[in-house]
Amino acid sequence: MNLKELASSLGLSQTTVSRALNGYPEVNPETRARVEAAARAANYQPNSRARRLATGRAMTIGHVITHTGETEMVNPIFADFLAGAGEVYAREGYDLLLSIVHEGAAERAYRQMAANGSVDGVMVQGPRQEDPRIALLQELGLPFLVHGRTGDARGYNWLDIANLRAFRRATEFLLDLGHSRIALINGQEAMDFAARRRRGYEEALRARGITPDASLMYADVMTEGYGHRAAAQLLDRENCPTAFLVSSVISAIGVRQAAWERGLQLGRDVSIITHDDVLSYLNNDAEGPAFTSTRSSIRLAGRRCAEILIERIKQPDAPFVHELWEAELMVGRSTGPAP
Amino acid sequence: MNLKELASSLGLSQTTVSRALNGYPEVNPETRARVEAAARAANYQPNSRARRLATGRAMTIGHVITHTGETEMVNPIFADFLAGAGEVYAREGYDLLLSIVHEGAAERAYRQMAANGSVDGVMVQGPRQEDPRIALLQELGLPFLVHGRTGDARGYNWLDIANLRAFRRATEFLLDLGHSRIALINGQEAMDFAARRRRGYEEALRARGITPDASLMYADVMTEGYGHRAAAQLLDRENCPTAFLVSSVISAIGVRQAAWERGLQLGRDVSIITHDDVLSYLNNDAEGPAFTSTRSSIRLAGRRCAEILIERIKQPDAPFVHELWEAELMVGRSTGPAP
DNA sequence: AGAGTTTTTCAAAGCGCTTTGGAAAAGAAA
DNA sequence: TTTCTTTTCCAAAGCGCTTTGAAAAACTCT
Repeated sequence: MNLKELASSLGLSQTTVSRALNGYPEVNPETRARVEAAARAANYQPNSRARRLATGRAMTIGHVITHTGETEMVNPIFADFLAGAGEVYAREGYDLLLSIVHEGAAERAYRQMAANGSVDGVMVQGPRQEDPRIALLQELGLPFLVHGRTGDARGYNWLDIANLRAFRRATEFLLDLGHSRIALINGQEAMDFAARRRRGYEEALRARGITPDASLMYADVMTEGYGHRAAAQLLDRENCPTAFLVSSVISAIGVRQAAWERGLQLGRDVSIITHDDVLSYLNNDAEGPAFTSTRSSIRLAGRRCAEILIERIKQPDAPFVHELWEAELMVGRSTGPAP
Repeated sequence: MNLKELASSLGLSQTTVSRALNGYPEVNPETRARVEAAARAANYQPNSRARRLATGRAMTIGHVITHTGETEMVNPIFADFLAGAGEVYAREGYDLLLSIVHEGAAERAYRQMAANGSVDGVMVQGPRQEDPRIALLQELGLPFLVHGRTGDARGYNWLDIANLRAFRRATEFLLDLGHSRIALINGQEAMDFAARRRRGYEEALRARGITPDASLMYADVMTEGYGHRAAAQLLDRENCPTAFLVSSVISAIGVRQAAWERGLQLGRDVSIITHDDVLSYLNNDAEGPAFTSTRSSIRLAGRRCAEILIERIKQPDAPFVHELWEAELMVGRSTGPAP
C-alpha cells in the first residue's frame, strides 16, 4: 500500500493525505481523522526511501566504531553506550546506522556518510589526542558530537566526564589511606581520556610530594588479561605497590585475580580503585559495591549524547554544547588502609 | 556534485555516466575511463537516498537488539557479533541498521522495517523457545537469518552451535574426572540455547545413572553477579558441588570469585567449565586458557551469519541454509579430578 | 447580493538516481 | 553501395514521497 493507492481509495489527493498524516494544519479535522483511520486500517507506512529522498533528511545518525590493532578488539563499553543512545533515537524517530571498521578505515567511513547523505549527523566516541576525525568532520560540515573531547575543545559539541578530577580524587583517597606506592593501570594513553586520567593521578601524587614513578604506570587496551599481566608483574617485584588505580572494571577483574593468586586480600593487603562505566552485565553494585570506584554510567552518557546531537541537527546554528559530568567516588570493599 | 552536474560537465547523458560508474557493459572503455576519472576528481558519491529509491533496494540489513527486564541488560556478546557481521557488510557494500529496543517493542521494530522498506533483510539473535519473531518474519516475507534456532527449524535460515553436544561433552569430561555433584549455572532457559545446554547436561548425567538434581541448576541472565550469587549459595551448603558448568565467561568470573572467597583453589578443590564466546576483551587464552571451556567465536559466527544473509537476500528462492557449528572443548586450568 | 477572507483541497513539480526503449554511429556482410 | 548487426549513447519515464502555488469551496462582512 502506497500513498497513491491510499489517496485514491479515499478519493483524496496525495497532497491532502500526506499533509493529514504529517500533521500539517491546513486540513479539515474530519478529513484528517478519516485519513488516519484508513491509514491505520491499511497498515500504511510511508516508504522511508522515498520520504528521505523527498525531504532531504536521512533521519539517521551514524556511529562509526573502530576496532583496534591486530586483535581487532571492540571496546565493550560501546554496547551500553549504544543502548542508551538507541533509546533516544527510537523515541525521536531516528535510525542508527552503525559502521564497524578497522581504525584505518574510519576516515573513509565518515567521508562516505557525508558524501552520500546517508546520515544527518554522526557520533564520535573515544577521541584520541588530536584526533583527526574532528578536523575531518568540521571540514565535511556534518553535525557531530564527541563523547569525550580533545585538543581545543571549544569548536565542537562534546560531552565528557571529568576524568582528570576523578582520578585525582581517587588517588587522593588512596593517599589518605596511607598508600604511597600506587600503580596506575591505565588505558592506551593515546586516548585522550586515558591521558587525562594519568594527569589527575600524577597531580595528586605531586601535590603530596611524591614523584610519579614510571615503572608503576601501565597503559594498554583494557582487557582482563592486561590487568592480570600488569598486576602480576607489579606484585612480583620488590617494593611492590600497595594500591592499584585501574581504568576499567574488566582490567580490575584481572588485577583482582592476580592479587588472589598471590594470597593477597583486597582491602587489606592490597587496594584497588577502578573506573566503573556501569556496564549492565558487570554490575558492581550487586551486594554493596565490590570495587571502590569512580563511577559514571556509559548508558546515561549515550542517552544524553543522543539528545544533544539531535538538538544540534535540528538547530545547526545554535552555539556549541559542552557538558562535563563528574564521576562519583563509590567506596566499596576493595580499598583499605595501607598495610 | 550530483549526477546531472557530473554528466553535463562531461558532455554526456546521465544514463551513460550512471552506466559507466555502475559497470554496465554497454559503454565504451574510453568513455568509462573518462567518467571514472572525472568522478574521482570531483569526489562524486551517488546520493544513497536517491539510489535506494530508484533501485528499490535498501542495501541495508537490520539488527534488532533487545534489552531484557528492568535492568535493561544488553547482552555483551552482541558487540563482538556485530563486529564480525559489520566486517562483511562493509565489504559487501551493505549498511547496518541497528535498533535497540526493549523486548516488548521488538515486534513493532521488525514490522516497521518491513513496512517502510528500510532494510533488505534482518538478523535475528538469541531466539527464545517458540520465538514469535520467526513466525512474524515469515509472515512479513522479509529475508532473515537466525543466529541460533528454535522450534521447527526447517522453515528458515539459521546458524547455530551444537549447544547440546557441547554441554554433554563438557559434563562427560567432568564425570570422567570423578565429579558427580555438578552444578549448572545456565542462562535464562526461556532462551533456546540455554534449554539445549541443559538437556545436554542432563543427558550426560543420566547416561551415567545420575539423576539430575534441580537444586544444582540455576538459570538467569548471565551477569557476573549472578554467577557469584549462585556459586556462593551452592558452595555454602552441605554436600556442595565439586564442579560448575557455566554458560558464560562473565558468570564464570563470578563463580571463580565465590570459590576464591572460600579459599577454594580452581582445578583442585573445585572445577569450572564455562562456555566461551571468545569475547575480545575477555581473552581466555592469554597465558594458556585459564578456564576449561567449550569454545566458539561469536565474532566468526557474526561474520558467517552476515555472509549467509546477504546470499539469501541476493537469491531469495534458494533453499534454506542450516549451519551447525561444533564448539571445541579447550582444557584449561580450572578443572581437575574430583577432590 | 457581492466582494473579500479564510479554509480546504489539488495538480504538478521536484528530490537524484536507475532503467527502459530507442536512436545514432560504427562495423561487418552482402 | 546497400543492408544488417553491433556498439555506443541518449531522452524520458519512473521510484514514492513532500511541497509549492493555485484553485475551489466555505465563510464573513458590508
